[in-house]
Amino acid sequence: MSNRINAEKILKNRGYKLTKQRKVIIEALSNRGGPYTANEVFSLVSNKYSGINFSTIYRNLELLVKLGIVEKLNINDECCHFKLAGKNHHHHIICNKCGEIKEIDICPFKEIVNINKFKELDFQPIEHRFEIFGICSKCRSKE
Amino acid sequence: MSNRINAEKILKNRGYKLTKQRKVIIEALSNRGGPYTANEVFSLVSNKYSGINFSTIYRNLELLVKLGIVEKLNINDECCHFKLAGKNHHHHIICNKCGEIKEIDICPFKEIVNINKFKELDFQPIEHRFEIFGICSKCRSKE
DNA sequence: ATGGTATTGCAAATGATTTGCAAAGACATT
DNA sequence: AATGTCTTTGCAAATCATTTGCAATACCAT
Ligand SMILES: [Mn+2]
Ligand SMILES: [Mn+2]
Ligand SMILES: [Zn+2]
Ligand SMILES: [Zn+2]
Repeated sequence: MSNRINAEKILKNRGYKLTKQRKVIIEALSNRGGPYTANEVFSLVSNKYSGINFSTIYRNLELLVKLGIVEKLNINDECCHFKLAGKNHHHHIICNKCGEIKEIDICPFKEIVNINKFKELDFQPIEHRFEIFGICSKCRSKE
Repeated sequence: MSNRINAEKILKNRGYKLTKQRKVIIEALSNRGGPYTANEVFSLVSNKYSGINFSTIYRNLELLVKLGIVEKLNINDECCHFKLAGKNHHHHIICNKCGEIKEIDICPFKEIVNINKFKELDFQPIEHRFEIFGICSKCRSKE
């Protein structure tokens, strides 16, 4: 089942209406890699549905996050990024030159939890984030 | 040498003036754990120097970050947190209940870099972030 | 096709952070 | 200690991302 169909099914199952706006937002995110800022989502979506409003974009991105369809990233202190939620747990590498944000399926978490130093904290972990900033291979080869 | 004295020395060495405002900001951050939002820094500082302006707080926090004296954290999408820069590399655990942000000196980075899967990315790392969200021991014992 | 409810568009509010500018302050020099 | 220069501050307004109230509209079950 495609990401798009799956997302639409979740909306319906949970009693949300399948509006044209929601469809184009989901379509935009499904077709492309992302992540995108709300601004970028607005631009992408405006191609298919000119006249859509920014608050609709925001309201629906947050809804999709709540439903687990979309992932919200805090990469920097400017604004959030949104992308279709990956099926599997992952982290990100972010290029300081071109800004590209890419998934990596390497996760250090399991090992950390088993370290005694961590156990001593008596901290009950719920989520974690791990991001690496640097220069991507494309940008390196340009230099 | 105390954190405060050290920070003041760096300012002077780099040709920045040691204003009363800078002194109280540095003092506020040096005496307490942090991290603090700009708002919180403003409150702390206002005790010692009522009449200080928000833009002064922001301008100086950014200056101190630039000089490496202060560390700026992007914990959530609301606002940034600032704290005196630790001498050693570290990461954070953040309590979802009480909001406390605590340093941990556990870092998974060295191991990650040596994994073949990472090497294949051909990505040149510069910085990284690792944060664990959950429930701290204090909050757990309250339940 | 109709009606009830969720959703949208719009415009205004919010909250964090930034900026231009004139006045005040720091500090090297006399 | 007084002077002059260059920084820095306070203030008020701007900016930018995001949120919100409300009346008009669009879904979709019936
Ligand atoms: Mn790149
Ligand atoms: Mn806690
Ligand atoms: Zn992980
Ligand atoms: Zn590390």
